Amino acid sequence: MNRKQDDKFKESVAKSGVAISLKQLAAQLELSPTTLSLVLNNAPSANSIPQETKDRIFLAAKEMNYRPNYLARSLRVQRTHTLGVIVPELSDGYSAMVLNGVEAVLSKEGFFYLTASHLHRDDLLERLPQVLVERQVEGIIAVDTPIRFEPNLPVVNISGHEEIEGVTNVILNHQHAAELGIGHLYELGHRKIGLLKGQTFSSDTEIRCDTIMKAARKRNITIGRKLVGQLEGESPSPEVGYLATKKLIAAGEKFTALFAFNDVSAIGAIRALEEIGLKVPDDVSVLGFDDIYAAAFQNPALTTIQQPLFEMGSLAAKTVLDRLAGKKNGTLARVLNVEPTLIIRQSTAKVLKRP
Amino acid sequence: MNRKQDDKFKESVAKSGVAISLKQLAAQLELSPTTLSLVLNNAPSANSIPQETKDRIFLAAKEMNYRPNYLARSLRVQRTHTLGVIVPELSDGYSAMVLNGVEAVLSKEGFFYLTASHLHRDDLLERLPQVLVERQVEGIIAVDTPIRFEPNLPVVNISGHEEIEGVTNVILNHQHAAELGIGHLYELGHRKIGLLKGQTFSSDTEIRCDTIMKAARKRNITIGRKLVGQLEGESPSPEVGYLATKKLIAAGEKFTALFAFNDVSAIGAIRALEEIGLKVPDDVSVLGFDDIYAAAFQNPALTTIQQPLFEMGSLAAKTVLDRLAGKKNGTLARVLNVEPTLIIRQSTAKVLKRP
DNA sequence: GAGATGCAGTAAATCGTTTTAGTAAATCGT
DNA sequence: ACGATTTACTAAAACGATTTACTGCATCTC
Repeated sequence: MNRKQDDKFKESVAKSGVAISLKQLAAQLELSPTTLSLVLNNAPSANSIPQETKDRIFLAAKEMNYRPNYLARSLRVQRTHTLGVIVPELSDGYSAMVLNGVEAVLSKEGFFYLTASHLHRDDLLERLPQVLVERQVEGIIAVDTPIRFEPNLPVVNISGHEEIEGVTNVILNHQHAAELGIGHLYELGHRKIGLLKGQTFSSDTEIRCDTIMKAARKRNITIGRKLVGQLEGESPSPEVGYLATKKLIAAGEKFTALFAFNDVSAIGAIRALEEIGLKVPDDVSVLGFDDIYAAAFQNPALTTIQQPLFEMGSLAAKTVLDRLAGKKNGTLARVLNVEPTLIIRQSTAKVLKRP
Repeated sequence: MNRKQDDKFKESVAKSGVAISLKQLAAQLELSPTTLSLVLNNAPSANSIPQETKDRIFLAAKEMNYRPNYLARSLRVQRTHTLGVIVPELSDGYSAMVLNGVEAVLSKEGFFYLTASHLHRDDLLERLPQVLVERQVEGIIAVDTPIRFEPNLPVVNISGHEEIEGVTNVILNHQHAAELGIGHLYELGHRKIGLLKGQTFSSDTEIRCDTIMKAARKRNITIGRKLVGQLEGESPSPEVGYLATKKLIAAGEKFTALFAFNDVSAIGAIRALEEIGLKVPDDVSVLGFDDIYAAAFQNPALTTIQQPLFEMGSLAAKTVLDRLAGKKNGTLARVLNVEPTLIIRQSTAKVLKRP
């Protein structure tokens, strides 16, 4: 009878879907919460407890579908196994690839992450880190985001270029990237090269432009002011590349190749060029940057400088986790470099000798 | 002297970056934590406290950079202001757009969300909801994900088709979508229409195929077995569309138009078609589905059936929040419909009369 | 048979808040 | 001048876990 009632109670609790607490489970078993906690987390001090009791506990926990309350646990042990991830915006392809890498590492380690988009807004750049800290994240991964806060916890900035105490920057070897890109165009015979410069809010804008200029100059190519287009506006669509290229064309200086800030803008650029009757790559070669998924399946398929975005995400996540684990391996790395790869497809070709 | 020491202490605490607790702050002010809590949350019962004291508290809180510990608060008030979002995978463009909509709504309401990818793995489909619940999420938004758990909390499934007690499905008006697509192709004169069917794990696969078939039959068009290609594999790249189209072509039955499962596969399809010398849209029209960012900037720009992905995300988020707020407005909606839009671009054209 | 050791647990503090139910002193009403 | 009300606060419980420091009791050792 007692047994029957017991079972009935268990069943009703399990079915009800209401979460059961350790205390309630302990009451059911007529044991103390302490004992259950010790056993369920198999703490060393639980080895004086006979297997029979342990089994009873495990069984009951399973039957009643006991799940420890993460809030309570986290509060007590002062660990949340949660990171914060700050991105400019989600839908641009770039962030999503990076997040994918972040998640691959975190999920393996039982970590979760809270995502927040700053949309390039100053107020959010200040506030988001604060609320994430308030929510007890153990570290922050920023993607292409200026750091406007005191980093009192491990922070890794992907494509960050500010040197800040306590912040590790994951950055592409830009010099190499520029060499690959300009080198490729040079070998194809291009001497008049246009450039689409990134939006001012993008952290890679300056260095990418500078390294490209330098790589060009090394080959006696100068990219004059009239050959530099400027991406403008917040939209993550190729339209900004389209508009910038229109302006560039309007500036009047001819070019046989265009080095775009990224793939998205390269796609827009191709559209703008073809609209005025210029064929890519026959009349103008277009070189992208990033190698987002869509790049390979553009028409023409984009030649591009690949950034290992997934890797950058996973590297960032690993770095934060390592710092949390106290693995210092020497001193804290300020910069982690990743290498670009030139992916040659159909949007670049040898320059035509005009008769 | 006392004053000076005080300031020094405050300063050192603020600088140290170590979070300060309510208790410590209270000790500083020689008040009880209760008072501070009441004032800081301006509870009604705090109106007996003189403004002067309140100011002292606010000032100190600001000076010492006090931030309430969200864990502790959540534990106490039994609200986490956090949702769980389960997606198949992050990098496919589709999820990212939906997430964007989700975030737009949530951030406005002070909610955050934990993202988890199930990668179409059965074990994760079962486990992820559990760990999210363990982490005390207040609701779950699933994107194109089969529900394998008891929904003991508000669940909204985007593009879900299973009728499950307690789950609201946000679904596209597929019949309308099929009508728009087939209608468009029909008007252009197409009578031999091929179809790329989605992967079996995609929840829209069946219904999209069925409604398209039906819409076709209504116009006396039958899409025979040899005109149906099947997307295979997990990759979110256009390659699956490319491969499926290759097979479809190999099957030997001619078609003048191809209705792809989504934009990504349409992009792959175009590549496959052009590879064997068929021009899009001159020889074959290709119709996409979703209208991801890249669609407009393909070459040729994709004609596609637009799903309002951002809206679907924000609608899902709103729905969960409404359910949490107890707004029932009648009974719980099982299904929320959103409407597709036909976006005509350059990948479809009138069928050519062959001489 | 006294002390040590092992066994099978438990009580109580703790994490950092919120919230209920007060209390002591001052002021007010009559 | 006495109780009622207001003012300005506070003590303690609660949320649900973990963890430290015990407590009996039985057995073993010498």
